[in-house]
Amino acid sequence: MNKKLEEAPLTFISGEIRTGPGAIQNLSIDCVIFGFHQGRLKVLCVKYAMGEHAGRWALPGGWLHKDESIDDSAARHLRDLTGLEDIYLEQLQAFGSIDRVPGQRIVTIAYYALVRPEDYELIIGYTTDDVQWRDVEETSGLIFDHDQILHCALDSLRHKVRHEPIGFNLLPKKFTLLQLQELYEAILDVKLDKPNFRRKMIKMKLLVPSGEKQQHVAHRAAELYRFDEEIYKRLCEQGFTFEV
Amino acid sequence: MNKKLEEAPLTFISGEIRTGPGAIQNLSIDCVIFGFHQGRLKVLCVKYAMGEHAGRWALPGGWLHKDESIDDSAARHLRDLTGLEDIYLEQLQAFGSIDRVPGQRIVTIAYYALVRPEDYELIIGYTTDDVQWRDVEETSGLIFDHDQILHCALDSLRHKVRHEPIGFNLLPKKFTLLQLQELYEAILDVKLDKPNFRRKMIKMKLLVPSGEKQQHVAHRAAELYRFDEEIYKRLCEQGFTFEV
DNA sequence: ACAAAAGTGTTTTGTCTACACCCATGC
DNA sequence: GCATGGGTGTAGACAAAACACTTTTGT
Repeated sequence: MNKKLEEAPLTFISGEIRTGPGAIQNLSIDCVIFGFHQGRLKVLCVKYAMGEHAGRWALPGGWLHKDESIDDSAARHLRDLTGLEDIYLEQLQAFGSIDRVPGQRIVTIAYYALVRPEDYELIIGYTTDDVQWRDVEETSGLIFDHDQILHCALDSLRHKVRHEPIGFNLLPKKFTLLQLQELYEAILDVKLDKPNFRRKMIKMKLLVPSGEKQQHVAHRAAELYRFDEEIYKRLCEQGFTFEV
Repeated sequence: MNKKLEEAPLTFISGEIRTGPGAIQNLSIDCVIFGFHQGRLKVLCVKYAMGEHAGRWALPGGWLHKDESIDDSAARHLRDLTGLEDIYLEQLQAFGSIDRVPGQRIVTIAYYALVRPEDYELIIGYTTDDVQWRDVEETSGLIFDHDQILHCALDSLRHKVRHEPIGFNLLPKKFTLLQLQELYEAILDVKLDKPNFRRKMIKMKLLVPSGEKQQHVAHRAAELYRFDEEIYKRLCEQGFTFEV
C-alpha cells in the first residue's frame, strides 16, 4: 500500500510539476473516484506531502505516458491508487484553461470511476494524510481546477445515473431494494416513495432475485437482488431505455 | 474565403503532420459541425489537398495553441472555417488511442457545433474539393479515427437533443412546428405524430409565437415561433426539465 | 374543387403519485 | 407487543398514443 502511495500522481519540486520519464508534456489524467458509504456519496482525494502545495487536497491523477491510451492511463492510475481492476471508468471531459495550473500549460483529461464498497474496504480506513474518502457535499477547496472537475463529474453522474443503470457499480453485488433507493436518494438529493420505487425497478426486469435474504436484521429480512448486465443488453436491443 | 481555406487545419508534409508555431505538441482539436438542410442532418467535412492523405475527407480541426484555452481553440477553428461567431459549441470528449494517427502520438479533443442554415448559406454551395456539407448517414471512410468521432458526436447529439432544447440551434430563428418536428425526425430517425408533437411543444411554453406567418406557401400558412432562452432559464429554476 | 399542410378534439391506454395497509422479525 | 423495515393494493391525476376531423390557402 505504501509503495503505491509513494508513486505520487503528480510530483511537486519547489512549486513546479515535474514530468516523469515516458510522460507526455502538457497532458495529465485526473480521476474522480466515487464511492457510497453509510448512505453518503464519497469521493477519493489525495493530499500532497511535499512542495508548494503540500497539505492541499486534490483529485488523484498523473501523467499520460507515451505508450498508453488515455483510457488505459486512467485505469492505471486507478489501479495504482486502489489496487482495483475492472472498475467502471468513463471519460468525463478534457479541461484546458490556460491558467488552470499556474505557470504551466497542462491540459488534463478527467475520468470518473464508480467503485463498490465491498471492494475498497482495504483503504476505507486509510485516513492518513495521504488519501481519504471525503463526503462529496463537503468537499471543496481542492487544488487547481479540481473543484470544478468534481462539480462537473457530479453533474454528469446525476444525469447519467437516471438514464443508465450504472448506479449498481456503487453497491455490493447483492443488494436490497432499499439500499438501491437510498443510493438514488443520496446521489440525486431527493426523497423517493418506497412502494413506487420498488415497483418501478421490478417492472424493468433488470434485477434478478438471488434467492438469498438479509441476515440478522431486526425486521423482516429483505430479498437480495443482483443487476443482470446480459438482460440489460438484450432489452436495449429491443428498444428499452433505463429511466429513474 | 479562399484565404481561410489556405490556413489548412492540419498540414501534411510527406505523410507527417507538422505543427505550426505556437502549437502544443501532441494536442489537436477536431470539430463536428452539424447542420440541417432539406430535412437531412449534415456534417461539415474538409478534404486535404496535399500529402499522403490527399483526397481523403476529414473533420475540420487543427492545433491547440499555447495561448488559448481548448474551448477558445475550437471556437477559433470554427470561425476560421465558416466565418461564424457565437455558435453553439460544446466539447464532446478527448480521443487518445496510441495509434489513432499513424506514427505519431496525438491526442485530440473533439467538439461539436450546431449551426443555423440561414447563417451558413455562404458556404452551403461551396462544393469544391476543399469543404462540403455531407449527409451524416452517408459519411464514412474519414481519415484517422474521424468516423468514430463522428459516430460518437451523433450519439451524443441524439441523446442531448431529447433532454435539452438545443435543436433550435439548427433551425432558423423563426420556424414552424412542422420544421421542428422534421428536425427531430431526422436526428432521431423516428416518425412522430403531428398533433401530439405539436401539443407537447406548446405545453412546455418555451416557444413564443412571433406573430408572423409563413409566406407564399401553397397551403394554410403556419405560425412562426421562436425559442425563448430566458423563459427556459426561468422554468429550469422551477425544476422544469425539457423532454422530447 | 383539390391538394397540402395547419390546427383541434376525443377516446383509449398506460404510467406516476400518494397513501393506506398487512407481513415478518428481533428485542 | 412494538418498532422497524419488507412488501402489496388501490384510487385519482396525469400524460402518451392513435386517429378522426375541421380550417386555410395557392393553384
